[in-house]
Amino acid sequence: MTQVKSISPAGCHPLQIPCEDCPIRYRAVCATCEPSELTALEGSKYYRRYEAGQVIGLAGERMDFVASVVSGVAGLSQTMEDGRTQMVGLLLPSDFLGRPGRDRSPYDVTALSELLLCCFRRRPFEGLLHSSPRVAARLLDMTLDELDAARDWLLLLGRKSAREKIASFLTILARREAVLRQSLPTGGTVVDLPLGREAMADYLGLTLETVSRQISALRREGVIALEGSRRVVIPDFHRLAAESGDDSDGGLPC
Amino acid sequence: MTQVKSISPAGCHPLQIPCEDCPIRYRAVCATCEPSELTALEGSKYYRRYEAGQVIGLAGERMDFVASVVSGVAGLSQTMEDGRTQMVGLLLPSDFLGRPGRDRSPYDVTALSELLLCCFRRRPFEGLLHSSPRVAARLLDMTLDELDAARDWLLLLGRKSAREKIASFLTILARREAVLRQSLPTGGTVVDLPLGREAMADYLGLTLETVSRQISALRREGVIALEGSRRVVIPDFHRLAAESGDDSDGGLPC
DNA sequence: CGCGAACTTGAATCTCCTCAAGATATGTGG
DNA sequence: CCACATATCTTGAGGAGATTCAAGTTCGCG
Repeated sequence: MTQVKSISPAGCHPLQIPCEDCPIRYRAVCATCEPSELTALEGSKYYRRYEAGQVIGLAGERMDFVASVVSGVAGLSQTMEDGRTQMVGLLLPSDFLGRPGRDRSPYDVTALSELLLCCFRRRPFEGLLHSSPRVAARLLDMTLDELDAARDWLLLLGRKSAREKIASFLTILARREAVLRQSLPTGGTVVDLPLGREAMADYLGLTLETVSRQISALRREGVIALEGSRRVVIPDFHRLAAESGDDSDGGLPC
Repeated sequence: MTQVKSISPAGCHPLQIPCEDCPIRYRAVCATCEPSELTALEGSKYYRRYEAGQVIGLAGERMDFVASVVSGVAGLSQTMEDGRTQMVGLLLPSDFLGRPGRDRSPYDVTALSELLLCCFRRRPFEGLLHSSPRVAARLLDMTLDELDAARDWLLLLGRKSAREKIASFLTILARREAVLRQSLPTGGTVVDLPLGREAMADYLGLTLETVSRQISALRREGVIALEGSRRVVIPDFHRLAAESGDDSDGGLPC
């Protein structure tokens, strides 16, 4: 519910950020665009803003645009008839939303925090995909990264204990935090949870009670500290990482 | 261990199938190739055969080729230090193996049955990917399909009961069987399991005992019948599908 | 200050896992 | 061709971890 307001003046007008000033200019699908391609995008892009909890699209509905997440967090989720829900994707700034070639999403798409999307109408974007191998290659690479992330998630859901799931999740958030601020996740990292307990449970394949209990347990043992229920302090990153069940340092140096 | 021998003469020589005769010609990454592109592939491709259980590559190792599965089944899996294993991908005929742009797989790759791969050396293939938007587009599409499949698997691992997991798995195999033989999966479908109980357990996030127990339970209740431990007969497809937890018919007509 | 939402904690239950034994295939050498 | 050895699969009993149901507690907002 609470999340970065960062970019873009408060209660604002049809906003239009020049691509050069865009915070995700070099990480999003447009990262490898040449000036000419960027001009094409610049002309057809438009922004949408959502509040935390707002539905962006339901499974099976038409989605007439694709988009990059500029700021905030979006979630993809699947729901069974009896109500069981599993989140199957977490879209952070620079991630791509939507599937070129299909005009309806098989998943529910929800804004998990205040969210700003940089949208492209489907047709023009698919045109660009055909005319510009550079963009197509970038999208393929991003999709392959997402596939790898989904596969890591399969291990988490299939084999990890509740405690390991929580530790893994916090570890990932801490890493991302560290990458953003260009520092190593070592002493006293602070992580703001972008999800409430229930959304975390949906993401981790747990119940919200189990999430709460495991977070409490980690706190009791001093692995983490809490400032309110949404802010986590990590005094010793390696201690937390060791609880995640992943091998050693998991990719980051140090 | 037992699996189709189908294509390619028995104890055979460095084999080379002309692309036009290839059983996966119109489903693999080369599906949309023009004659000229096909010629390029034809020249640089080569075949590799593996026996059931054989390791194709371990996590972190170099893989100097990418490939299409021609026949048989391959598995991608991740293993934790303490030995817990989760299969994160199941590659069936026409599926693509390997990641352009990365020369080492983050997963263990294993032949789950006798397996025939149509291999391309990495460099030439990446060249083709740059020079031929057609192939790049096809690969993007296949990757997006795999991502969707992985996301469906997240729901299975995160939220389904052991019984539902087994039913889901059998349902999927029955559908694939039906697609191959161009018929609807209705009465008396027969499915040969490409995986043993342990591999199924690794795929479904269960133990092999639980897999065995749930299969026995479905058999006792008449939802399925067994011919040996590897062959499953499905007298009423809808009854099985109803046990999977997925909504109604799950996409196929009828 | 008080209300509702979000979060925490407790107790009982249930599903799946672990450990252990037995049964059924599979294949090999005598 | 049979007997034995091995791998695979099945079944059982007991236990651990997560869920369910049910109160409490804290936090944020009007």
